[in-house]
Amino acid sequence: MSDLDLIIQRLELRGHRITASRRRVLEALLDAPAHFTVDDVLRQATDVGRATVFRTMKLLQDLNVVCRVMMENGSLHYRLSTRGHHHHLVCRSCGQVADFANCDVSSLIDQLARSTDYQIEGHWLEVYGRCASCRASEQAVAG
Amino acid sequence: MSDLDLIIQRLELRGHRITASRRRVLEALLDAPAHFTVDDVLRQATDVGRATVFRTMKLLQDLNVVCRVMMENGSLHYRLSTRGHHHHLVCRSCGQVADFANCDVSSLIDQLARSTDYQIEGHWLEVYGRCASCRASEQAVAG
DNA sequence: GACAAACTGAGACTAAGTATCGAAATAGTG
DNA sequence: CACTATTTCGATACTTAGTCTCAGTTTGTC
Repeated sequence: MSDLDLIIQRLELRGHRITASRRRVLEALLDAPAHFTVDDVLRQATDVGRATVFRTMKLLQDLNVVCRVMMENGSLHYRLSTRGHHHHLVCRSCGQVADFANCDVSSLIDQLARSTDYQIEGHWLEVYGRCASCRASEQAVAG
Repeated sequence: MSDLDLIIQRLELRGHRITASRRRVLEALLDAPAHFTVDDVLRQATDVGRATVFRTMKLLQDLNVVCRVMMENGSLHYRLSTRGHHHHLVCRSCGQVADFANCDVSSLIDQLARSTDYQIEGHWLEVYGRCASCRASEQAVAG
C-alpha cells in the first residue's frame, strides 16, 4: 500500500471525506522536499484554492501526518512526520532537518515539575547546528 | 539607576542613538505585563510609527533586552529578558510565563551531538503546562 | 552650529493564515 | 442509479505580523 493510500485510509477512519483537492495536496506533499512551506504546496497542487490548502494542512497536522518545524528566523516550515512525538535538528548551513525521538527531555521535565510545581503537559524543542557534511566542506575551504 | 537608564546605557555602549521614539518604546515595555505583543507596544507608545516599533523590538532582541516566547498556538509574544540563555514555562490556563535557566538540556545536547555527528550551536525549548494555582482552582471547581 | 550618519514615520507591500458564503462534491441510503 | 444531508470547496476579503522604501528629521561629534 502506498504512502498516499495509507494517509487516505487515516483520513477515512476519522470520518473525513476524500476529495480531489485533498488528493492533490497529498500528492504535492509526498512529492515535496524534506521540508516545505504552504506556498510550495500551493504552487505544486494546481487548481486547489489557498484556503483549502491551509485547511488541509491543518487537518493533516491534527492527524499527525505533517508537523511544523520552526526555522531559526522564526518562520514555520512543514514536514512529513514519521514518528509520533519527536524533535528537529536543523542544519544552519544546508537547511537539512533530522528528526530525533530518543529525547531525554523527560528527566529535565520531571526535575522542572518538582521545582516549579507546574503540571507539565507538553514541550517544543528545536535544535540548531551544523551537520557533518557541512562541517567537512567548510573545513576544506578554511584549510 | 532605573531599568530604563540601564537599557539606555546598553544602547549607547553599542553605538546606538537615544531617540525620543526609542525612549517611548522602552517606557511602554517596562510598563507592560509580563508578556506582550508588538501591537500592545504600538498602542501604548503613542506617536511612534509601526516600523519604528518593529525596528526597536528587533534591536532590543539583539541586545538581549527582550526575548520572544512562542505560544502554543504558534504566535510570538515578547518579554523582558532578565537572564542570558533561558527557557519558558507557559501556563495553559492563565498564560503566566516563568523562566527557567537551570536547564539541563546540555546532557541531551551532548548525547545528540555524538549520535548525529552534528555540531550543535543552539536550541529553543518551550514547555507548556498548568501552574500550581490554576491546578488548585480547577480542582476546587471539579471537586 | 555644522555635518554625516543614524533614525524616523507614512504608507505600500509581503507572508501566513482566517472568515464568509454560495456553490459543488461526497458518502450513505433506498 | 437517484436523493439528500453534510462536508468541503474556491473566491475573495480580511487580519496579523512584519519588511521595505524614501524623503525628511534628529543625533552625536567636532
